Amino acid sequence: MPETLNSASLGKPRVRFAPSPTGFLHVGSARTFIFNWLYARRMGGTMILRLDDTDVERNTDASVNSIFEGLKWLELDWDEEYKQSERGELHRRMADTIFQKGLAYRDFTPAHTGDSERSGAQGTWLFNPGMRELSREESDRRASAGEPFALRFRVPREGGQMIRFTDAVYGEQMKAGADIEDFALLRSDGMPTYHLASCADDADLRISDIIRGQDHLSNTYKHVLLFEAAGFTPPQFAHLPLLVAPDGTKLSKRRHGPIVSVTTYRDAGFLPEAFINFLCLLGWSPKNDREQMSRQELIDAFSLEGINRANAVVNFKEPDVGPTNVGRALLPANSLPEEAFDAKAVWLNAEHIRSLPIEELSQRLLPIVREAGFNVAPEKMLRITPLIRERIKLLRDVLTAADFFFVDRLPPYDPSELIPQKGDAAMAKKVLEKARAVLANVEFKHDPLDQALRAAAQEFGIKAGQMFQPIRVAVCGRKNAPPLFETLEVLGRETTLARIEQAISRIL
RNA sequence: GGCGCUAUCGUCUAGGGGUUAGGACGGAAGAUUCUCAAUCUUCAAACCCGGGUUCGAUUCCCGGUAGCGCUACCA
Repeated sequence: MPETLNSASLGKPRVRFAPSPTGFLHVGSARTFIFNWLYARRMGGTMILRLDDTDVERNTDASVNSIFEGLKWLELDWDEEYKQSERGELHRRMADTIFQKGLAYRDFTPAHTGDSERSGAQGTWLFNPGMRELSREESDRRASAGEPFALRFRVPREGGQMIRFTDAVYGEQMKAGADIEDFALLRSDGMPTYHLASCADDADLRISDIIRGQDHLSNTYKHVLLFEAAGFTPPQFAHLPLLVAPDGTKLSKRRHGPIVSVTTYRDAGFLPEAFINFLCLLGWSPKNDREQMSRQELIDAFSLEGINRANAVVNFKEPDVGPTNVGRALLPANSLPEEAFDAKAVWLNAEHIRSLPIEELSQRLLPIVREAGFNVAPEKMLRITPLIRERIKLLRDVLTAADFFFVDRLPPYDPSELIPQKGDAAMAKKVLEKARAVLANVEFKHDPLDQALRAAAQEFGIKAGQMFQPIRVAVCGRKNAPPLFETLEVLGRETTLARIEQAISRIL
């Protein structure tokens, strides 16, 4: 009696994310994990992490670390974990089962090094007739003589047989067996291939739903064949549209650089929940115009029906060697400018930042500030946070938005900035001297500061803005900054007066 | 080359035999404001092409085109 994978009796789905550790965790993989995870959490199922490390040549520990690092940042968890390389016995057993049923055969053709020599005259290689028809006796004889061979699946290609399956996203799929090549199960060194290992593990782990990239859609026919040959009912499949670069090509580190690596987003100051939110909106829609969603809201809204079929562009800017922007010096050397990221990701991040409670945002900001070398007390950070919350899009923007709160002495700025609109140096000086006098006595709280400074403006017969700008530049070192009174309040009298003093001396 | 998948504003998408084809990001303009941001208002911006089917197709069917995927003893 065939074992059932998607046994309805259990009800709870079992899904897996099965990356091959041959590179860093990239955004497409992360999204695949997220969709699996969302589905598992939504349905009360089980999330499995399986490292598909059968390609010993290309696997690296660095890659495994990158995957864990990325998932850790995203605060994504899983219930079971496996390493494919430790399950070789299971894979070989499945290969043997299939071979014993006569559904696979040994191919003694030496592994090819060139690319086209085995391609048939028609262009597509499907199988080696000589090997496929080799008698079992002959095959056994050569095998026991120690001749190396690859084990190939004997794809049913006669009689116009069709292979079919239903994809939860792409619907009914079918393909003629005659169009599928006799793919390898075992390499000549005895190692299982991806197809074999993957199916053997999916069967053994009782995976109920395989949610993966659409690049596997046409591999699925092979997998269906494999499951059935081994006596299993194939699981449910759901293929995800691919994430592609603005030029339409698939994301790759070679071509597109760090922008495709998950850790780049972490280092740029994305909130994990915002990044997840962004990824979810690529190729999936809750269909109710919702955009900003929390982790829980995503879980509640997720369904396979909402998955789109067309590839989605991650609309990042190709790295260019344009002029560096202001404040860049404070950022880590290898970090990307904000404009490099998909604008929607940045916007979503800003939205998530704005909806974070001040206390929490402050806590997330503090390590970044500290790492940049500023020793700021948590209490001070808590007072600064509300002043910049609406002004930062990425967490690291705290370094450029609130820099003047952190430093003891302001870095040099252009003194002409001190001159107010429709004013001159004399006005700037007058304003600053007045401010020095007023601020020496007024209570450093919003309202008293507001009243005192406005009164001073009135006394001079100038606009409030003309009064405030010189002061703002004097204390912040630039024109664009948080509201003045709140800023002064946090900065305190001592720092404020020192900076105004400095400004006065510079304006001459 | 073969096989397959896909096609709505620049981008992410909703929709669907009859709609002013909706939302969001980004862009533009304006309002507000002590600057910047945030916020609010407004504007520009799309159904790949050609045939069918139909009273009527952006929607359904076929073809084309384009993009992508698979076509390895990679995954």
